[in-house]
Amino acid sequence: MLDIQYIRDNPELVAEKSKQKGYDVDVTQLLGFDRERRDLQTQVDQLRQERNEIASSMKGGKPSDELVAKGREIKDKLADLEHQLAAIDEEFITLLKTVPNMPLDEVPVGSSEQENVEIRTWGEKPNFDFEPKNHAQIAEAKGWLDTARATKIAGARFVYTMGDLVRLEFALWQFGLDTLSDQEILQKIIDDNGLKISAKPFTPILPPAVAKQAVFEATGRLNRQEQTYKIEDEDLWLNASAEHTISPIYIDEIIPEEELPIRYVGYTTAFRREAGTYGKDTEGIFRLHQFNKLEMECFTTPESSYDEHLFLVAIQEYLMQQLGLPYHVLEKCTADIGRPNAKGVDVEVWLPSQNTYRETHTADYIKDYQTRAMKTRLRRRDGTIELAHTNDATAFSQRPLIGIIENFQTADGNVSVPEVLRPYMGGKQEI
RNA sequence: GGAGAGAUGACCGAGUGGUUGAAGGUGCUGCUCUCGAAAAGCAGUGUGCCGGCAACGGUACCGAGGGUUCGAAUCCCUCUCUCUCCGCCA
Repeated sequence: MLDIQYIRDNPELVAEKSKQKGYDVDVTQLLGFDRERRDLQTQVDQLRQERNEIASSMKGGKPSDELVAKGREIKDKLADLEHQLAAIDEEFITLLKTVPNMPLDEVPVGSSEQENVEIRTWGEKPNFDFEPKNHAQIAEAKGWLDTARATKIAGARFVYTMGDLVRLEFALWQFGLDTLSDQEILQKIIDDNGLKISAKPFTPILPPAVAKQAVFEATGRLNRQEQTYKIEDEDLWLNASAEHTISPIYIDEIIPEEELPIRYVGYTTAFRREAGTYGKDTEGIFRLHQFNKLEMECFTTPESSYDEHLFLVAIQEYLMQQLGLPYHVLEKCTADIGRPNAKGVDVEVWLPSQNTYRETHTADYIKDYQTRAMKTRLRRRDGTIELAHTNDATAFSQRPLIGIIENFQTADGNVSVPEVLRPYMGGKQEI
């Protein structure tokens, strides 16, 4: 959620910036609810004060008929006002939640992902002296993927992954975990990018793959029917990213400042309905209802969250560089960063078969938009309390495997294994 | 899944329906004492919301949500979670 005080102070700006992100927010109505809510709150508090004064004047004695009658009158009035307050409050919160996070001024204004801005490219696109295949062709030929049988079992957009591709996937997770646990590597990335943050390593974490609805809503990430699977007869939704079950870990908690930053690298299987993508990316493992992902999630002080975001992007690039995959980095425009984001960056890998870059990583700069709803706060050394900031970013999804297969394919239909992954592949150079 | 017990502040732990936001202890902070530390003594130490420049005032919160009552941490109902025993299971 956005800070209501900020909205009160900057109503036009909020409307304007919301529009840039593609949200039409009725700020006037929101502020109307806000005023009404506060008026009612004041009245309710005053009545409660009267009630408490009468009650405490009893001190064990029996109240007079007169006082009982007065108390009863207050009770009735109070019940009425409390109901009004609850109703207004609900409308207020519902509307407040629709207000997106404010994009930073540096975020390019745009109306679709077409207007994302390329800020860096890295690596050499491969030149093949043969006709390159796409990853699905190679993987099916190798027996690494069985889409037909998976469809029989679970339907479209599910797949059996088998053989060396499974080993390659586990190698990717292991490489990611090792890198993010290595303080020296993290320190070097921080220094190379001129960041002023701690090099505290990431703690590996395996979160639940489901969350209660209220928790999911607090993360600002529940897209309901469109994108998320609900478990029938349970108050549970399947996570569509480890971020959904890691970011709310400190819900209702106050974290001592000295414990920050808290960095997690979490692995889960993620589930997405992928509504509205029928006919897109139907081959191979590019877009599945079920996929695996290694995700970074950080809790920081407000003053260090921006550098933390840049740090996460730098880590993503480091990981891609270690694999040797050509990529570019996009600064996402206002229309593409998503409701909770103040800024967002995508890393996209070069795919020879599509002759274009495709998304492998995303990094979200959230500020306090999630923690306000989750009530995740930090306690300063002097005792003052304020909202913590969250940042999340992909470490690895399965998509870099596509990049590896396509960019490192050989004329005879094999794939050469990136050097950094070989130790996890029993030393195999080619699969 | 069946039976029983329970859920109070950072932690432990009291709490007869009416000055209980909550005793007592621990921890933490400050001060006194000390060359210093320990010990001891004194004082302070929850969070949200509303109002206020602030000091501060009001209000809510004793797992969550409803209810009874003039008045609920205390009584009733529902739910969630934890523990013990049985069953089942990787």
